[in-house]
Parts: sequence; C-alpha cells; structure tokens
Amino acid sequence: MDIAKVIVDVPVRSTDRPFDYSIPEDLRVWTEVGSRVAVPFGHRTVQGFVVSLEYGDVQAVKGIKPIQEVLDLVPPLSPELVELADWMSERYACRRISALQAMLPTALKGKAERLISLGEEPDSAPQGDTLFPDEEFFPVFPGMDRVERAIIEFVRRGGEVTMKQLTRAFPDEAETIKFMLRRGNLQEVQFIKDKMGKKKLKAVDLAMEPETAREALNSMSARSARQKEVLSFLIDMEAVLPMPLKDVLAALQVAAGTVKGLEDKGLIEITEVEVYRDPYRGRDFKPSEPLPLTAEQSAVYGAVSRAVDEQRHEVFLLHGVTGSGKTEIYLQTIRRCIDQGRQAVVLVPEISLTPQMVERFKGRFGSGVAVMHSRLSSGERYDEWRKIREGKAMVAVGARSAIFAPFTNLGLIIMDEEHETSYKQEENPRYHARDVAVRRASRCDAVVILGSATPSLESYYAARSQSDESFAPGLLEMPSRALGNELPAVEIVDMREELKEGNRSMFSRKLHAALQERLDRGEQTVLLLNRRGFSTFVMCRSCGYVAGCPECDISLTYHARSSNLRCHYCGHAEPSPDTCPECGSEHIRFFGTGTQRVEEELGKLFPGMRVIRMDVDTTTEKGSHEKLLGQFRDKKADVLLGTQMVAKGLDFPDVTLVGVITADSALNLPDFRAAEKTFQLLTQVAGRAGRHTLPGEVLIQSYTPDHYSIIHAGKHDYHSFVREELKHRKALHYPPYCRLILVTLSHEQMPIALRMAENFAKTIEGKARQRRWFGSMDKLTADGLDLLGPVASPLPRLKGRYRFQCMVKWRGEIDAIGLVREVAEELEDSLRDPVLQISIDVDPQMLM
DNA sequence: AGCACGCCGACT
DNA sequence: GTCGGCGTGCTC
Repeated sequence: MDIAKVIVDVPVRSTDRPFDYSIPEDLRVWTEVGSRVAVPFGHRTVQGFVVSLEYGDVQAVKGIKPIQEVLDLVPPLSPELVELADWMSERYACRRISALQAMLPTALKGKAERLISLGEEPDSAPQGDTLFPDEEFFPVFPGMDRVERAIIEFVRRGGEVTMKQLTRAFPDEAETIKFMLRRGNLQEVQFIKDKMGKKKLKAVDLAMEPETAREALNSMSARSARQKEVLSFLIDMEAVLPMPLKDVLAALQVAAGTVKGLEDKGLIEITEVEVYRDPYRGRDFKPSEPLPLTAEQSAVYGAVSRAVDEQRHEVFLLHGVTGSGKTEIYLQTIRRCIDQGRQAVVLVPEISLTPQMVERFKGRFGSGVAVMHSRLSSGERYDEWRKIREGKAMVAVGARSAIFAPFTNLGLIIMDEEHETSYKQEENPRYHARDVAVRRASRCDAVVILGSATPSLESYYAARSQSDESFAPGLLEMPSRALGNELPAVEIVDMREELKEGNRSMFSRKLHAALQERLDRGEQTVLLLNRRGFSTFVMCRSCGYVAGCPECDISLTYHARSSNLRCHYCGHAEPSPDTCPECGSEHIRFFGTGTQRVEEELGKLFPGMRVIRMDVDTTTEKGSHEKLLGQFRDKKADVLLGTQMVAKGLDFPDVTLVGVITADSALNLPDFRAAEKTFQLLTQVAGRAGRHTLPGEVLIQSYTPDHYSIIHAGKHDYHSFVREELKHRKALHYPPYCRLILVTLSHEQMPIALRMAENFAKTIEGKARQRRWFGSMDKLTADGLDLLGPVASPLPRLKGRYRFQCMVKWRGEIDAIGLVREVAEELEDSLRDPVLQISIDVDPQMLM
C-alpha cells in the first residue's frame, strides 16, 4: 500500500476524481480507506478522504506529494460507506466529495487554517547570513531593522498568528513580511481544523496496582493527612476508576492542589479523557418490557424476524393503520437484531423525533441508543455520532441523515412514516433516504422495514407489482388497531352548500357548533389549516371549480403581475377568468388563508377561547415546537391551530374533535402528488382523534367533497384511494409508472438562462433520439424518455438569478441520469461561465 | 475553490 | 517602458 487515492474537498467537476498521494512511514498504520486526511493540493492544504489504497510505484506518479496528516484516530467512514458515496454520486449526479461530506456530522467538516509562525531551524536561514548564537532568540539576524525585530517579537508572543492579525498590526509592511517569509524568518503552516473540539474532562486514576498503592499509603507521613484521605478513597473506589476529578473533590471536600500533590508524588495519574455530551444525561428512562403482540402483529413480526435471523437482505413494506402498533414491532425486531451482534438504524421524520419518541427507544435499549436530532448542537450531534463510530451504541435513531450512521455490522434499517417527504434532501446531494437505505442494506445483507399508515405510491406499487427495478418490498398489512378501538368517524362538510345558504365564514355551521360543544365540555380541539407553499390557485367558491392545465391535470398557478394562469410543468398559459367557466358565478378568485386570519376569526366567534397557533412563524425558535405542544398537553389551551405539523404523531387524550378547515388547499397545488399528499394528511390527522377512552369526531371542510382523496380518507380506505390514484398516474405517465429528473438552469441574465435551458432541452432530445429512447412513453412496457419544458421555475427569480427548468420523464433500463449529467456537463464546459448553474434533482419530491 | 501564469491599458 | 487588470488552466 504505497499510494492512497484521495478525494479532495474542492467541489468542482475538474477535481471530482481521486488524486494520488504517497503515505509517509509514520502515517501508514493510521491510513485506511475512509480516513480523513489533510493533503497538500496546489498551493494550499485541503481536507480529503482516502477512497482506496494501492500498491504502486510512487515514483511513477508525476509530482506525487505525501499525505500531510491523518485527522482522526478512528477513520470517520468505513469502506462500505465510501462505496455507498460512490453509488450516491452516480445515482444523484453529485460530486463525490458532496456525498462523502453528507455522511459526516458538521463538526467534522474541517477547513484549512493558515498560520504564520517563526522559522523553525537556524540552518534554514539562507547561506551568508551569520547567526550570532548568543542572540536573544532566533530568528533575529544581525542587521535586522527595528520593524523586522518588532514583527518577530509579535509572532513570538502570539506563538502562531493569522496573516490577517499580522497585516493589521503592521499595515504598511506587507513587503517586509513577504521578504521574511521568503528568507525563512517566518513560515506559513497550514492544517485542517475541525469545527468542533472534543469535550475533555480531567479524570483521576491510580498510577499503580491497588495493593502497591495501599503500601504507599501506609508509608506516607501523617503530615499529608488530606492526601492520604484522597488516596485511600481512590483505593476503595478502584472499581470505578478513572473517576472525574470534580467528583473526587466534591466527595471529599478537598482542594484540587491536594490531588495534584499526589500526582507529583507519582501515586496517581490525572488524565484528560474525552467525554460524551449525552443530551439526555440525568434523565431517567422508564425501562420498558416487550408487550404481548396481537395476532396481526405476531404474523408481521414472524416474517421480519425470520429474515433478520437468516441475515438475508429483504425489504418489507409494513402498511399498518394509525394505532396498529408498528412501533412495538420495530422494538422487538431491533432486539432480535442486536441479540445477534448486529446494529440497527431507525429513521423517523424530523418532526416526530420528540422526547416521547426517544423515550420509547431509550426505555427499551438504554444507553445503547444514539439519537441524531437536528435540534442538538453540532457538538452534541458529533458525540452521538462518535458513540456509533466507536461501537458504543447498537441503535441509532434519527432523521434522514441517520441513514449514514457509521455502524460496521448493520443488520436492520427501519424507516417509520415511509411516505414523508422530509426523507428527501432538498439540497445537494439530493438523496432520498429510502433509496439509500435499500442500497445500503443490500450491501450489508440487512433487512429494511418501511412502515406507514399511508405508504407512498412508489413503495406500494413496487411491493404490489414485484417488478420495480430498484426494489420490490414484501407487503405486510395490519388493518386493525392494536387496542381494538375503532378509527374515528369522519364527516365531510360541503362548503359550497354553506355559501349557498349564506354562510361566508371560513367555519361551517357544523364545525362552529362542534367547537362550541368542546368548549362547553372542556375538551380539546385540533384545527388543521391545510396550506402549503406559496402557490395560489384559482377556485370558484360556488361550485368548487379549480382552473387546471388541460395537458398535465394539475392546477394552474395565478400570476398577479400578468394576471394570467400558468402551468409549471408544460408552460401552458391562459388569462385568469372573471366568472366561473363552469357555473358562471362571480365568486371565483385565488385562494389561500393564513393561520393568523383563522386565529382572528376564532377570537371574534368565540371570545375567551384559548388558542395555540403553530406554524412556521411561531416555531422557528429552538424548542418552541415542544413548548407549544407541552402547553396544549397541559390543557393551557382549548384549540391547537396549525399547518401540517399538527397532524403528525401527536397523541393527546383529551382531543375529541379534529377539524380540517380547507381540505382543498393541498389538493390544488401544482403537483401531481397533490391528491396523495391530501389523502395522507387527512388520514394522519383523522387518526389523531379519539385515541383513548373518549370517542373522537373528525370534520373535514371541502369545496370539492366528491374528490376521491377526500372521500377515501373519510372512510380510512387506503386501498381504494390507491387504486384510483394509480389509474390517474398511469394515464398521465407520472410516477410510479415512470421516473422524473428535474433540471433547473439559472443565470444572472434572463436571456442567457433561457437560451441555456432551450439548449439543454434540444441537446437532450437530440441525443435521446439518436439512442432511440425518445418519445415512447405511451407504450407502457417500453423503455423511453420524454422531455417537458423549458418553463420558468415556480420561483422564477431567486437570489438575483433567473431560473428555468426542464423535466425529464423516463422509464426502463436506459441510463437517463447519465445522459442528463453528460449534457449538463457539456453545457457547463461550452459556456465556461461559472455564473451558469445547473441543478439536477433525480426523483424530485417538491415540484413547486 | 484558490492561485499563478500570461497578454493588453494607465501611470512614473 | 512598467504596474497591474482579471481570462484560463491546474491542482497528485
């Protein structure tokens, strides 16, 4: 192993390949595949990752340089993760370094630090300069002027200083500094500095065997009585050494100097040990025992645990209604997995990573659980991550990025709420944790469980058809609740009728009455305002008509400036109507209500009602989400009003009414998944009511009460919804019947952005035709590729850049991702304008 | 990303 | 005739 191949931290295409480095003798044992290293690159030092080690002739590589430093004692990545990063860079068309960095906590994203220090060796001074050995200190040469001496003194005082500090102290002496650097009086040192240090703690340990220490104790003079006390205490506590210094001081009420005295005598050792900042330290977790399983649960558990026992890669899609007891199955399967010495990753959506959730896992598995939480400080997150890397945790619970938990013997990956969009990263690398999970598990012979009450159509379709090229999960169904109680009754309120009867308020009479009733009975209500995104659509309040695209079957977006309606997929545009084309009513206008307005309205209609509003405005502060929910739990409010965040994973015993103010808003987003999103949200929120002894009631207000997503959600009927939704997807060639790649091109200058987008589209089409891929989407069995756009992005101008997008639809065995990548790179090369940015989103979730 | 190498305007 | 503008090309 003479050559290390290193991916360097320079995220541009021309450096997106391994560079060769020689390995100095003393670094050889530390250099492994997955090591993070500092390497000289060009004229500076950068961070990099060793991706392979090879035997080879070092001399043969021209200009080869040695690795400068290995940055961690334990490599932060395993060969398995390095290989996974490679796969990610192809699959998501991202730089290899971006994929590698995505796997690490931010604390390890080191950046080069450059410092000026004194020249090291006297003999590094140029020949001819005579050095007086009795000079006060090196490197002052005879003949140095006052300024040079002052600079030397300045650097010597500081030990190491930044160039900035130096030039600020000597603003007019840049020339002198440059000269001194050249002559070797000063030198530049470059190294990689981590963003976060490790927390150190002073700990006390015996420097010898306890028996020897006891002898030493007996021979100590009575004058050092306090020291003897300390030593005897340490001998007694031998079993728990090393022990934190501050604990010793506190237990014996001695001064630090006393303990230090023992160290000076060589009887004890004071060492710095790294400590883990356990964010849940000091909290007691009630140990929990496995619960007996219902017949349904047992059947599911049997299937998954068999695969776990056989250490065979398999993917399961666990479709279980809200309250069917999926978590208990997760817990028992994890137990099975760690009993075999293999580790488990549990992925949950960020929003449901609440203290209660963590408690369940900590209660069952104790300190062997590492929690990766976005609200942890970067230091805390780093500590949790190290617990995994160093084998001190067997279970990792966390959001999306926990899929990269650095376990070495992974046996099980669980993804709860599998349908959640938060599993897709919206920045580079735009990976989907589900796909990464499946890929990682297949390499580790690990089991994957995807759990949801409302599985995504992609997963469900893959499970049903058993033919998807990427994965084909086994389908496991749990149609009943574990405690045997019924799902709550759902009533759909037709808001068109309300308008017809003269009620122009946002609350139907039914919801109004129901709210009043809860208020009188002292029960609680959750109100969901289903508003997402910024898009405005045009809807008729009389008949529920929504302006949609004739080609794409998605809502048209209202553009105030031009007062027309546009489709974000294909670019279709038409003037905004003044009267409803269906019924002629004038009650047609763009739509969207904010939580604030609902809150005001509630205040007017129900004076004295206590409302907690939860939306992006009130939950930006750290911990505010938990705080608001805590207040609601403590019954400090009658109504919890919010956007989707109130729908997920909440469990309040006194909530007996759930009201959805406008079921339609998500339905009319310009997104082909709008119906799916609406169904999922309504099903989730309906599951919030009546989870305990009090029966629940759900009221859904809608202007389109006949829409299949609303009807089926009202009946808790997932299968009927899917059947209908799949028909639509098939007819219009949307996923899961094809896959998408969203390409966004942006430039400061509008004409260039547009021209490049057109150029891109034309080139893709040309190449696809050459390869006989183009335009065969209609034949469902065939491979094919189709291209939509370019059109202006939903955010047509962002950060001073004009944005246009193209949508590639494709199916089958063709390498569409490779093609898109190829064309994007060609375009970047031909224009050679760094101001042109091309972003590639494979399997996009957010189409707005 | 940085940073040096290299070919054309405003200064001593 | 020189200092310096930032175009372009490379980094093991």
